[in-house]
This record gives sequence, structure tokens and C-alpha cells, in this order.
Amino acid sequence: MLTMKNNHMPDENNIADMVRPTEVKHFVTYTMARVQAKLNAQGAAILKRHSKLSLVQWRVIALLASGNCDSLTTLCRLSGMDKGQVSRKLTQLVSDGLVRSRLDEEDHRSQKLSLTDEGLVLYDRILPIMRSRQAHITGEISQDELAILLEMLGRIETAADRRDF
Amino acid sequence: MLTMKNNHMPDENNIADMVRPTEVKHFVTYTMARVQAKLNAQGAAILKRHSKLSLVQWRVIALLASGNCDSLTTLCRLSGMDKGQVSRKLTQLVSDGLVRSRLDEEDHRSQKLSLTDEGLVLYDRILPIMRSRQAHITGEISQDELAILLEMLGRIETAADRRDF
DNA sequence: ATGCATCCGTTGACACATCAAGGAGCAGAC
DNA sequence: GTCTGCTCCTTGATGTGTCAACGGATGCAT
Repeated sequence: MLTMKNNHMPDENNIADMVRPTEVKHFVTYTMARVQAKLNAQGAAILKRHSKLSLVQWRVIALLASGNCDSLTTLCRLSGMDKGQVSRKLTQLVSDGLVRSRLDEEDHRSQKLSLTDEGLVLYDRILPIMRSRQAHITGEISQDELAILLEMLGRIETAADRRDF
Repeated sequence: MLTMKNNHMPDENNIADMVRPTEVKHFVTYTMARVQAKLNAQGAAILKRHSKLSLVQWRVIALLASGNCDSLTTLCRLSGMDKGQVSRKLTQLVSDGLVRSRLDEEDHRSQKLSLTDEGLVLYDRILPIMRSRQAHITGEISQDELAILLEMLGRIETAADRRDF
């Protein structure tokens, strides 16, 4: 086997190095993927424990309850979720009786979305649970630190927009 | 969770935010989900531009090239990826001639994984591209800030382990 | 050696993510 | 009018993420 040439040199930015136990903690993309996965798992587990909602379903309900959106497009713009997926989730939620979808009289392309009474009851029941979870997650972090965290995530988000590598 | 209405901090890099200010962007879980999605999209786009690899395929190759793992289980432990998913990706990579899988003579449950010469050539070609991307992402952040970010992510990760809500 | 817990990897099932194509409605230009 | 281009939403295709069940292999205790 003539693989001597493939003796890769160590390098601070070498992806291969990020798997070394000593360095794995220092890579942002790597860490974020792991933390994100855990947050998703936690959210899904909590919802499963207290309802039959999936994470996406809950997000849709919460966004509608917030009063900041009333159509699929505005909901997607707000959350960054994909139109297609949200559309599918909405048909579920409507058939489950949690969300009401009525034709927008002023624009027949659009639909006015709102929670049903049942959806609102569910929201009111789940909300405090998710709030306490949120408090637990951010509990160890001061407001100032939280602002810094969000600001840095914003910078990473901007860096992630570049595609010309 | 979604009803905090104070103190909106404009994100100059996000048009949607300026059009319709909202508080959703100030929640860590939502923000991380969005940033993570963008990072994934960026990685996938870069790989598509320079190869036919998917993000997961690249990660598997990079992990194998690192020399820190040589079986499915160790690979999964290192990366946190799901063994089922990695198993499927490996069969693809083997049939594409990038990875070699041989029975472990000392433990017939396990398989010895390694990159083929072709896989190594591909790795050497893609690595510098991904390295410059990594540098671009972390270049926006100073070392001190990076330490703070990772430390906070660590705290969030710990908080995400709790399930009894 | 026999039972048994455990580990390795595969597979199935399902939810979620992303992208693209397309129908229907609307609005402006002509 | 009607052409054109845009928006709202649906649907399909494909890839990714997560969980669970399974069979084979191993090691250990009895």
C-alpha cells in the first residue's frame, strides 16, 4: 500500500483535527450541530410527554398564538421554516381541529390562519411548560451574555450566507 | 415563550427582521435552529459545487481520514451521528469506491473501515476548501469571543439534557 | 457448555428539511 | 381586455435525523 503521501499534517483549521478529543470542543459548527440536536430532542421529548404535538406543530401553534402572523407566508418568514413543510403541517393541524384556515376575502390566494378554541386551550396548557424549559436553558446565562451569544450567532449566520468557496 | 415583546434589537443583516420586527429571533432555540440550517445549507452547497458528496458523506470521509476511528461505532461515538444513518451512508461510499470495509479479524461483529486511494484523493482535494470555509466562519469572531460562545453553548448543552419538565 | 447480557451493524418506520415545479389569484402595463 | 410578472400555496422528490427492533457475535458467569 503506497499511502505514505497521505500523511496529513496537523493544522488548527484542519477538519480532521476536529475529531481529536482535545479539539472537538473548539469547533463551532461541530458544537452547534450537537447542541442543536440535543435541544431538538429535548423539545420533542417534552412535547411528547405532555401532548401529541411534534416540534414543528408546536412552533406553528406558538407562532399563531403570538399574533404576529396569520398566513402561511408570514409564518414562514417569521420562523424561517420551509413553506412546503409548514403547508403540510397546517393541513394536519386543521384536520386535528387545532387550527382554523379560512379563505382571505381580500386576497383569494391567501388563507387567514388562527387557532381554534381547542388549539388555544392546548397552547395555554403547553406554554408554561415550554417557558420553564426556556428559563432553565437560559437560566445560567445573564441577559448580557445572552445578548452576546445572539450577536455572535448573528455574525455566524451572516458568514454562512457566503457560498463562493 | 413567544410573548416577550420588549427591547427589540434590529439585525441589520436580515431584511425580514426590518420589514416585520419580531421577538422570535431573540430566543436561543429558534436562533440556533436558523443558524444551524444556514450552516448546513452552506456546507452542502460548497460540496455540491466541488464534488458529488453530501454533507454526511463528507463528514464520514473526513472522520475516517483523521485516523481517529476505524469502525462504524467509533465513528458514531466521535461525531454523535446516528449509527443507522452512518451505516446507510457507508454502503453508498463503499459502492462508490471511496471507502473500504473489511471484516475485523479479531471481532467478527465489527468492520475495519478505511479510505480507498480514490477516497484519499478526494479528501485531499476538498479539505482545503472546507478549511477556508471554517476559517471564514470563525474569522468573524475573536479567540476570546469564541471561548465565550463555546462556553455558553456548553452550558446550553448541559441544560438540554434535562427532560423532566 | 450453557445461559445471558452486551455489543456491532443492518434495516424499517417515521418525522423533518430542502428544493423545485406548478395551479390559481392578483396587479400593473399596454 | 389580455399579457406579463409576481405572490400564495400545494405537491412531489429526495435527502437527513431519530428511534426502535432485529440477528449475529462476543464475553462472562454459572
